[in-house]
Amino acid sequence: MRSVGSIHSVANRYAGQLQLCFSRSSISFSLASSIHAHMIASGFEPRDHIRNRLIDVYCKSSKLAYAKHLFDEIPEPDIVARTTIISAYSATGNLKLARGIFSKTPLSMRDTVFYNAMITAYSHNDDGQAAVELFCNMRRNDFKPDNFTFTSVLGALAFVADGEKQCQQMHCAVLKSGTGWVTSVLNALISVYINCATSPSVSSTSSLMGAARRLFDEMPVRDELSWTTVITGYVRNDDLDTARELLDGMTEKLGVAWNAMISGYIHHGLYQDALELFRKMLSMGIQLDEFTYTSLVSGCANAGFFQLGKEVHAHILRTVPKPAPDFSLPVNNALVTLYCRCEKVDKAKNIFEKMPMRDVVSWNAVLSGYVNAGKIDEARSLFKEMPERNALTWIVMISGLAQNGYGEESLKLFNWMKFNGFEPCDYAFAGAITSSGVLGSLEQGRQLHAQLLKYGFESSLSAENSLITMYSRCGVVEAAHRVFLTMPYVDSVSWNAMVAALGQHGHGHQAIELYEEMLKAGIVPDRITFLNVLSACSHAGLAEEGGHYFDSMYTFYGIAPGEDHYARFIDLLCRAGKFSEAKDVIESMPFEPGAPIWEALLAGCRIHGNMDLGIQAAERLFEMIPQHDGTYVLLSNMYAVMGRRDDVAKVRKLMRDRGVKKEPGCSWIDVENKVHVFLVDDTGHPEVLAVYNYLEQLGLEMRKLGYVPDTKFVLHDMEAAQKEYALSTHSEKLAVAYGLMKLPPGATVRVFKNLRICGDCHNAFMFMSKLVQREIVVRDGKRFHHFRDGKCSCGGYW
DNA sequence: ATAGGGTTAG
Repeated sequence: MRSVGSIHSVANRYAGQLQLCFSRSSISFSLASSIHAHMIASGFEPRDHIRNRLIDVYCKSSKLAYAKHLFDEIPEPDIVARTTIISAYSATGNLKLARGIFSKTPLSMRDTVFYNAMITAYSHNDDGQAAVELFCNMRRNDFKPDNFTFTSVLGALAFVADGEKQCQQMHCAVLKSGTGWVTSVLNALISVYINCATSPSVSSTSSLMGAARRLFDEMPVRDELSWTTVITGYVRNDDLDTARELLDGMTEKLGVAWNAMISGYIHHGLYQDALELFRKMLSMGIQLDEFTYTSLVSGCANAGFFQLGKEVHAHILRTVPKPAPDFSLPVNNALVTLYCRCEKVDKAKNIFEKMPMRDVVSWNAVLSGYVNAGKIDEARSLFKEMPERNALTWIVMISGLAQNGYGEESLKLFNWMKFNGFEPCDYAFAGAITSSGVLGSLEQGRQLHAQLLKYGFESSLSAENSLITMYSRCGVVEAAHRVFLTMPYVDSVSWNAMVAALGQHGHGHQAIELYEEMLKAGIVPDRITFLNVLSACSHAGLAEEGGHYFDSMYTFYGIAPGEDHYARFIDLLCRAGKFSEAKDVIESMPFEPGAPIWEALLAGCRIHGNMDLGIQAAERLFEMIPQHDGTYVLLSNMYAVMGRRDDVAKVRKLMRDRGVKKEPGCSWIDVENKVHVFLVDDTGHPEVLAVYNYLEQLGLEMRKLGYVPDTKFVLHDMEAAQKEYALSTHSEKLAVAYGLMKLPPGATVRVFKNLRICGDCHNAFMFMSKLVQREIVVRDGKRFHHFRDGKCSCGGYW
């Protein structure tokens, strides 16, 4: 039998040991549980104080089940135990359990701290109204609110609908309670005023900010938090100048406030200011931490300062010798993004694999890196591997597949996402809508549009912008225009999409007009704008205007034309038949011409029958992209037309050597007003297949050149086709035969995508020759077929 | 026993 004194000393020893669990920066669960085990083994029955301590350790090391078990065993828990368990339940999101304990606690037992814990529980679980009600209830029951009460309940006001009124009422309550001079209460009050001011539904932003500022200026004592609150408040309110003034007047070396300022600059695209501040931080000896690095690296990634980003990386590696795993997580995530952006996905993957800890953000960063690099196979397998997915994962994958041309797979994934219980957000819709456009499926697009409205996303920029492009791709430029005109907000992406839509449908002049209107609206054109403007000029045959806009790119807007801009400019010149100018431009380019340049040149040559230059371009293409099957076929066909049999043989041999498969399909060349069509495959049902492929090929060619196939006309047989032909306008007749002749300005582009041929391919080509009113020469195997004016004559052998 | 600030993926 132990004496009372010895039990006390044992209890004190346990209390001391439990204190050790808190002594390090982290809570030691293992130490606590071994102390607990020792108590049980030695038959020690812990009294309230020791047990509460143990519950606290278990809560803080997020072992909720242990804490709950221990608590439930107490016959009559004291108020301290109840308070502890309530905050544990609150921290783990178990609001119901917390409320259960609270309501079972008699009024006579409660104290202010107990109420505070429950108010915090409501506040942390986004139930601001309940927090405020409990606060009122507490005062009705004559409990005196203290500074903790006010900081908690003020924090909860962020979730209250009518925050503005409530925060003025709470301000009065603070003044009455006599806590109006306490720094922490004032901080919370300032924070609430700023929160209210920043909320979009509030009209009196400046007066609320004024109230916050007055409180700050009149504070008896300002701590770190006061500075941070007020500086971040101005940053969040987009008043960077005032924030900076305060920062410059701050005597404390407070990294948090500097970090907030840097991230503010970065979010507003003021990268130079962010850098200047970073340098000042270094020179003033302010401690840089993971937040600084994360903001900086991500800023460099967004601004395209890749070299600088890498220098920051080197700086981190030098100065942070052994970062804790969770310290480096956000920094590493930002680094992964940086390397993805500068097209070093492999390097990014490398960092990702070496990371001591990863989260969804890390996985999503690599995933989007792969998607943006067009590495869809890698993206697919990464997506399968992912241990956790969130809404963004689906968005990245859905829109990534859409942008890389995998329309069907993207739509499947969109449905699969919904099936997995993820509510589609506007970005997911944007991806799915893009897919419908890629597939040219107007029906699908319309359905998604209707669903989008049902979900209430009609003012979402990303979704509405995707609708413009979708309708345009499906050939209904009018619908695209309607979307553009009815959008509540537009941005440069909307303008760009609409300019592109008009341009792609041959409304070149209107596209240019819209571009001019965009400039008047104060939107600064970007590199995408110029791609669209150049295409529009090209399709409308506006060679001179195109030249003017091309020049203005650098001289007025300081945007150096990239290879894609040059390619479109070359395309523009070649379509206008200005081959010598095109050659001059190619020679004056600041870089070596790549495949896109030769492709543009070749396309122009095919239209104008400029065989010499065309073959030169095809030869260069052939050297550059030998993996591209179409180039072999095209080049050998061009040699064939020119009668260069030796060269044909050479290319054929190369094809055999490299094992190039002859895919079903065909190519065409326009020489001296005769269109030469080459059918590559004659297996299966040769004729029907060949013609069907021909139409498919036409669709592909069209896309390549920036035109958009339309599925508006679905013809099921020749009779219907003939009827449709008879009813078509002149420009439509010409457009049907796109690719077989130069597209006249203003023509609408249409392809009979689902044309089914009843009969043989001869009928189809006869039909086409009538449409284009030119001779079509078809080489099928070794035989030539000449189609002219709806009649056919079979030619000699190859 | 209870409260309050800055960072990352599209």
